[in-house]
Amino acid sequence: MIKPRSRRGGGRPTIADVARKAGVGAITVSRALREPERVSEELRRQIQAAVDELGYVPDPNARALASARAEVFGVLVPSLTNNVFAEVVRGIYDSLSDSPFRIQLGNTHYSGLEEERLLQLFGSQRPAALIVAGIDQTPTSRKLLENAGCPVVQVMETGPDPVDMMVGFSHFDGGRTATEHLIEAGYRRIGFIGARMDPRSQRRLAGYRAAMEKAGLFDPRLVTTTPVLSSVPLGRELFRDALAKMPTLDGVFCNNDDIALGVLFECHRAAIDVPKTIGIVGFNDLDMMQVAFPSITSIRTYRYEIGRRAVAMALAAIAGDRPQERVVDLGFELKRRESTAR
Amino acid sequence: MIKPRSRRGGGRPTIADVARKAGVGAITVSRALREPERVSEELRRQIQAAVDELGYVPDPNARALASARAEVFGVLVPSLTNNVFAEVVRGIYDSLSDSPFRIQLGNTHYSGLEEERLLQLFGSQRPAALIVAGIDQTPTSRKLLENAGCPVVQVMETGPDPVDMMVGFSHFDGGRTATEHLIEAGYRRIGFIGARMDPRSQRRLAGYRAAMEKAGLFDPRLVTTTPVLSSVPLGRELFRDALAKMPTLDGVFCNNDDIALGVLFECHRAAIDVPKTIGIVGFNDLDMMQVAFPSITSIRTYRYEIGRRAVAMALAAIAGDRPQERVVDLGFELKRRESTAR
DNA sequence: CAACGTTATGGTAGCGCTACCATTTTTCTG
DNA sequence: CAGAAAAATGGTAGCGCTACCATAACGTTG
Repeated sequence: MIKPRSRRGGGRPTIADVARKAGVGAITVSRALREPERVSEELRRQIQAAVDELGYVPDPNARALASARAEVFGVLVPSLTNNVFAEVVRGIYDSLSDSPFRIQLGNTHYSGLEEERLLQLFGSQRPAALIVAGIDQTPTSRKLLENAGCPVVQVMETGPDPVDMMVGFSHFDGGRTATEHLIEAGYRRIGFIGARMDPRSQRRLAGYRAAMEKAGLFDPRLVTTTPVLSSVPLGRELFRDALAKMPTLDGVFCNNDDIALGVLFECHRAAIDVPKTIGIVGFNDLDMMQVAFPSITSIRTYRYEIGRRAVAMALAAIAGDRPQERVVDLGFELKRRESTAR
Repeated sequence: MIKPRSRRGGGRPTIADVARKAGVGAITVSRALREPERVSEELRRQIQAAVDELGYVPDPNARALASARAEVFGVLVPSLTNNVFAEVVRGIYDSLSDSPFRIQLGNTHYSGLEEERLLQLFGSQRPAALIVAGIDQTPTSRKLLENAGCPVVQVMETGPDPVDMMVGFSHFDGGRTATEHLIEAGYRRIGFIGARMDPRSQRRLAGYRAAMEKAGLFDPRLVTTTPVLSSVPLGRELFRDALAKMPTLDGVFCNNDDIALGVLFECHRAAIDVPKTIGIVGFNDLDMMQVAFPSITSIRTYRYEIGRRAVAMALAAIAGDRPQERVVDLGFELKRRESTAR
């Protein structure tokens, strides 16, 4: 005695229901949905009609189980609220919104351990691709990525040794360019102010240092950093610390735009003239930089584009034609503004 | 002739492998993992040992298929980059990071149609709960939510008619409070400046209008809005428009803090004294408001807490004890600062 | 100590879909 | 137009897990 309808399923239509209604086999329905070109025009129409009428939506779980491959992109970022990563994530979402792929987003909180845990978890879902922020994975994470059995894109940075593919730019060069600009503009006692010194920030600092040393201007007391999460108020505080430590400061390269904005506000408050007394350069070029008063020089980065490109590369790899160049450098651009126009 | 190992699976260990190694039945392993208290201490230990040794990770797809219920929270927000929603999402992620639940995040781009499409998609995964931003779903979306067969939490706002549960605050009251504060501070020609006039913004505007009308100060020419996405540069432009339209303006209630910041910068640029000539109030109280110069009065909202609370309520409902109060109002707080200290 | 819960474990039968292969139909050769 | 290749369709057998029920091993009770 067989019950006609499953006791467990919520009564939603299955592929078998569609097949019955369309008068074809279940496999043909499956094919019509996934590779329509392999099914005759006529059947395709019949099947589509049955799908529409029943309101059939394939169960992604069953699909993943049967095909040993989920239509999921795993995405790992260190922060959800940092505008920079939010932009990357937005690029990824926009690029994938018309595809069958879902997105599994993980927040590592800048922690290598968290990253390992999430990678382990994501791996269990056999994702179609993995996109991870940064290039400094722990050895464990790196192994996990190498054995993921799917395309992997490391984003935000470029480096010499991709797990698979990379899209980003050189933070070292960014930091150096920003600092050189300050030097060229005539600033000499140029400080570095940075919060949340993740590997990318470290490389910007290294770029700053390289430029300063080359010009014979480097002094370790010019560097002010903290592991605390970056924010505008923190930028203000760090600037005050920097100024207390080094009252002759005449410029700052800020690790990011939040910090730069905090510095600008403190200058207003303390009646420090920008750019005459202090020059300010930010990093990322959030849109508020160009309307700030004075407008703030910053290193423009292409976060949204990084997300889009990462998806494009992963999609190409899934489709079988891995891009020629596995490391894509999207570069950056120095936006000169009033804050350094001495 | 049976092949000992599946030809399809990637050779990852399955529950059967664990069961064999631990010398128990597969079901017992399944139980030991999901409801450990129903398995004897001894077996539990053996099973855990086998799990660790094999590096077994349960396949969430198989699990979802077999139990007709995925351990997934569906989360729908209108924007990924708007700091406000990013904070809510962060609260959700943080609350769920130690649970077995995954998160399926969808970006509706402020579009009802997109929301319907995503709800349809998410529904096909039989999520454990749904969290959606806003209370103005289309009839179709509302029906989808009602038939989702899982707890539903509408967040960001409160209203009279929850699909299931709600966590948020009253945007109308927020708008009214902000405006009343300006009036009390002595401002009279108070403008409203808003971008991306989604339903929440509309209600803030309604609150503004109510306060203005009550004081006999309302004038439609004081209202400047645009459907364009909000940003700091846009705030600047809208303020210029508003001022051109109404040169006697002496205060502005900004729909959000980005706009307020744009207004502040324009005031600096045009040498308009804040708060003497113009008073400014923002909405949301991003952390930069308190360090801006002058610091900006804003309506503090509890975005992160909304995310946490929504998850807590959903989790309670899943566990069987639906909270008594299905609509939770987390309120807001007016933060008085220099920008309105006339 | 028989009769009855109660608790711990296991077996069977799917969940809804697709990989793999078999079969049928159509289209192309020479 | 026979014969072969190609295209279109279908059947079977799982994917890895858990719901459901059955069974076994324990107490409890009168």
